[in-house]
Amino acid sequence: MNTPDPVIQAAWVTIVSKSRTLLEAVEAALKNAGLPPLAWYDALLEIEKAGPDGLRPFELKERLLLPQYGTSRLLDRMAKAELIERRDCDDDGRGQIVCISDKGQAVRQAMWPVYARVLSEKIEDKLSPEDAAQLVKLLSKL
Amino acid sequence: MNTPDPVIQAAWVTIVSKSRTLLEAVEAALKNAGLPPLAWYDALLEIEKAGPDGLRPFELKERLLLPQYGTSRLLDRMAKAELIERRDCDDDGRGQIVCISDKGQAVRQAMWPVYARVLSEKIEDKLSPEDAAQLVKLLSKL
DNA sequence: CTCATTTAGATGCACCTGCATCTAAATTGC
DNA sequence: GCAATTTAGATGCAGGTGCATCTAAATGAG
Repeated sequence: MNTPDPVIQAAWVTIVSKSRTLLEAVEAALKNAGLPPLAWYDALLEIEKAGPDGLRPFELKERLLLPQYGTSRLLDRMAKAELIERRDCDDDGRGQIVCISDKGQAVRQAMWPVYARVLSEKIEDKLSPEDAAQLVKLLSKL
Repeated sequence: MNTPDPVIQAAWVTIVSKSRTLLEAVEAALKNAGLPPLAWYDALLEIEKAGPDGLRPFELKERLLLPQYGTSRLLDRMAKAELIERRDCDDDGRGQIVCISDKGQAVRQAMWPVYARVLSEKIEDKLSPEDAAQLVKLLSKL
């Protein structure tokens, strides 16, 4: 098998290991603050952005690139924590509509400073805006 | 909370999403070929590099940055699959020595072409060596 | 030597994920 | 309109992960 060039392997290793440590830092900070995991933030943000009419689970699944069963269970957990509301969909008897609750908004807002602080410390303090732009440009080629 | 600059947020999102899709591609290719997950490759490689004298689980844990319990269970699974051998450590009655088996070497070697092909298609084909070097340089600042 | 502390590794429990499959409603083809 | 197919969403099961804790051996202080 033709082995990828060492610099390509280095790129791979670096991408994977940095993203892992960054993710762990965010998850740890959230847990430490008694807040839900990062996946909930992304979901709450999408649901909040959908506005008062909410959105369908399959739309959430597409936007977050989650598997269908993962979405179903994530919504279960968030509903149990009363961060979202699920109601039957009028247009489609199979479906439902998901909306964020007041508590859900509050929790998302509480998560942001914790989340942002990690991004600030681990990324903003280490990269100039030019570096960051360059990084996005390079990663976007993948 | 002072929100990180948008380009910093873009960098974060890009790092996380690209590493996720790359990892999923590697895992899917391995699974598709009937091979073990990526974590096993890393572990087998470290154990193989340790040579005939093997290494201690705590050393593996440090090299792979895994939690202690994760290492213990990963070794359980690999031992059950007969890819490694665990023997008691003479020097330390609490410890053990882990070595790769012939089958373990064969499996690791079978994994590499599958793994390498994904790296080749998803990274090498998309980035010049200069791009890759630049990417490593930027990510290394984090 | 003896007791307290540290270190290596295993494990019970709760929770999360992937896979396959199921139910029910919507859509399509005839 | 009706049977076949597709789509939305839920779920049983097997396995993986984090957390806390446990056992046993090594180390260290007196």
